[in-house]
Amino acid sequence: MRLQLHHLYAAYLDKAAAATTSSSSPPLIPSSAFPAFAFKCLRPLAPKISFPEPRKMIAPPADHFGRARINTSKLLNSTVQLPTSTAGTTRWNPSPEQIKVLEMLYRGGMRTPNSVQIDRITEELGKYGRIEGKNVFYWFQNHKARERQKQKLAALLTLSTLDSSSLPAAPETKEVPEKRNKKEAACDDLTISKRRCKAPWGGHGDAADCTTDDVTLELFPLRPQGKA
Amino acid sequence: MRLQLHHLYAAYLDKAAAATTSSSSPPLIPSSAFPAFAFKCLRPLAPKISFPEPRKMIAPPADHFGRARINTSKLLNSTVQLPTSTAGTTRWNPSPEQIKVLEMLYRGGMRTPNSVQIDRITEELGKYGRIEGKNVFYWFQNHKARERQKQKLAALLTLSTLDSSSLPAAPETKEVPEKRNKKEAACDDLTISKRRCKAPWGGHGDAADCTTDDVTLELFPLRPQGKA
DNA sequence: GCAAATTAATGATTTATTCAAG
DNA sequence: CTTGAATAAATCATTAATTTGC
Repeated sequence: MRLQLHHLYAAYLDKAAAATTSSSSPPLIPSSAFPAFAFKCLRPLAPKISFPEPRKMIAPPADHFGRARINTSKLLNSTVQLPTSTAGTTRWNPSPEQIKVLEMLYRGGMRTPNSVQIDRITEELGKYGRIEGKNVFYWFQNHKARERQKQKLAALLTLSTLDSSSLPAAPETKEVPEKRNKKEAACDDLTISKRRCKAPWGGHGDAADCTTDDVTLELFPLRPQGKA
Repeated sequence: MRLQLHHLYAAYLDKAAAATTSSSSPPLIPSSAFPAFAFKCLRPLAPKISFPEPRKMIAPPADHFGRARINTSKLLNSTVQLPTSTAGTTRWNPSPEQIKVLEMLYRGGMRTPNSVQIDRITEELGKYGRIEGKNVFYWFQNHKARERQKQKLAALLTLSTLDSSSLPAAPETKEVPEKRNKKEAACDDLTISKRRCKAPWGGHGDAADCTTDDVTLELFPLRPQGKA
């Protein structure tokens, strides 16, 4: 259990999962559990400095690779097509019920749900509309960041209002409360976070490497634990 | 196709995949493609500020959650055990061959491989030792960031050496070259990156939303394309 | 010569910033 | 303008090198 679950890399597989849901042909490379598909198509990340046409975005990378070779020969074929089941609107549009539940969870203390939690939330919210785990994940990321942003701004405004009279920006009192906040941030989730995992990833399951008794973290702590 | 694949959320699923590889019981919630397992047990995030004993690292977070409740009742059971197949050491320890291949790919221009690419790389590198897609993903992230870091540092040193004589730090000439670099960063991959995806995630697959012809990106461009 | 402690390198997460869709 | 989505930066944590004491 416990699988550290880095939030990063996960997006790949969510994509993958959605794709493989329809395609019934296993990619025959289950070693690293990679469905094989997805895409590149990343954001061009406009420089924001002074580009007249932010829509261009491609700028041929100019293939400047042409030396050194390995014994990889057949790795260039797996055009995963992503048949015809995962598509629809462009991006997730949360329904009011979904937002309500998400905000409730957030106010309940949830900050960065793990896989299990996201899974459950997704399942729950799926009743109110199409949703993917990724959406839940991103929602918490964004909500957390923006709430913090709002609070910071409010604090600054309050301070500047109380302290002096109306100076727009006080360069002093940096505060940087988020730095210290990080430590707690990892634990302010609803999970118990016993101590820490010794072998969060691999683990042949020989013995409980941590103190981990998988805790059965209460995803929706809004109910005491009774049936409802 | 091409599934945007945000690198973030992906980590969850990689973990999941590794776990489900051994456990043969489907989690019965394939809606959002979430294997259901993983863990919390995150890093304690040591404050780094001024703790005399960096080895302690725990510091009980004091459970301060306890109110708010929703109508979720049965979501609290899925103790995924992670049987006994994916374990080993705590973190990935790349073999020299693996590093060699990864560096070759990096020098070949690969920066942020997508799922397909990571899948292939993982498959390839799996010949030299245990590896997961996540590891490949993180390797590129870290390598990219640290190479950039190194270059920045070198540039600063060079400038300070050339410009003045030995002043330790010049507060001027911020440079911030990485800002502009970001635009290219998204495209300097080996993938073609047509334009950008319209419906990267959901997509019922009704029609080709993008210009996507899945390109068959050459993962290991070291060989022209022949069999070898 | 070996083992424990310390340092350096780097794998893994979280947070901050940014782009773009509605 | 709001906010979902994605990446880059910063940070934490673990492992290998290296050093130090015996």
